[in-house]
Amino acid sequence: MSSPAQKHDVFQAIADPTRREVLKLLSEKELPISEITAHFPMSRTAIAKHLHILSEAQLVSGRKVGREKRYRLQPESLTELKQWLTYFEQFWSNKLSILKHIVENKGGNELKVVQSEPEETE
Amino acid sequence: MSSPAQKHDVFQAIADPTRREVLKLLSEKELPISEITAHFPMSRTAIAKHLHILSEAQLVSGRKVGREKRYRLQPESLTELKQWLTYFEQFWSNKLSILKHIVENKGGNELKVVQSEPEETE
DNA sequence: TTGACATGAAACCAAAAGGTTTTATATAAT
DNA sequence: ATTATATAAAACCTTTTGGTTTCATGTCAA
Repeated sequence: MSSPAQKHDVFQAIADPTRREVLKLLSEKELPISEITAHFPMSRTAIAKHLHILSEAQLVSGRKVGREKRYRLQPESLTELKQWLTYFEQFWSNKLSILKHIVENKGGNELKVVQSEPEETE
Repeated sequence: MSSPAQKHDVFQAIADPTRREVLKLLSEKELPISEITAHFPMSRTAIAKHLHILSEAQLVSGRKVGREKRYRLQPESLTELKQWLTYFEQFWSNKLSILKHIVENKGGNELKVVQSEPEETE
């Protein structure tokens, strides 16, 4: 019941630059469609469609308040993307990817991060 | 002339499931087009087009060896995606995102990861 | 109740995406 | 030299995408 073979997945949802901007907007605060539209050079209907797609991918959720519908960010679905990325990070290994590997493979462990004196980094 | 406002960016390149599979394939080893094609239910031409798109996004690179063209993964472009993701991770914070924040904001620091006794997981 | 506002939904459209088939070219093998 | 292999490139086709315009509906304000 939780995986209804949805038409739009996260990867497709974030492929469009307008939709990525919408996500960024909504990350600041919940907004009604009309206010979101004000930030873009296109019609309200177009934005509504983008919101529908983002909603299908469960990246946003909308609630009706009075006569307006307010959308908010729902970032949890981005974990799918993150996991996908994690797989490839092992191929361009750097300090961060090593850390991530340890954390993700041994999630239950206690971790201590010890920072040394800040140095001049070019 | 070096940034020709490329037609396909990383976000769009990974939107297609076939292309994501191709990337996974190439992560194991360099492969010529024909061998890649063998893994998919479509024509060689179709795969060649996907490779072209991935190449535009600089996610793969191809070199000619004899009569074949071998493609390999070029994961560096995924950093763009990673950075994008990092911004949103602050909104669904968990242990990992805290770590990442520290690492990314203080990149030059020395880091020690201390693992405790491995426990029975799952 | 009458209008203004916020949205929803449908019909339509051009361009892009994702395939195919066909034709051409370079290299390898016999 | 001839043939088989590996790819490239072009023409074509269908579906999806990203937008529009138009019309209908629900809610708030006067």
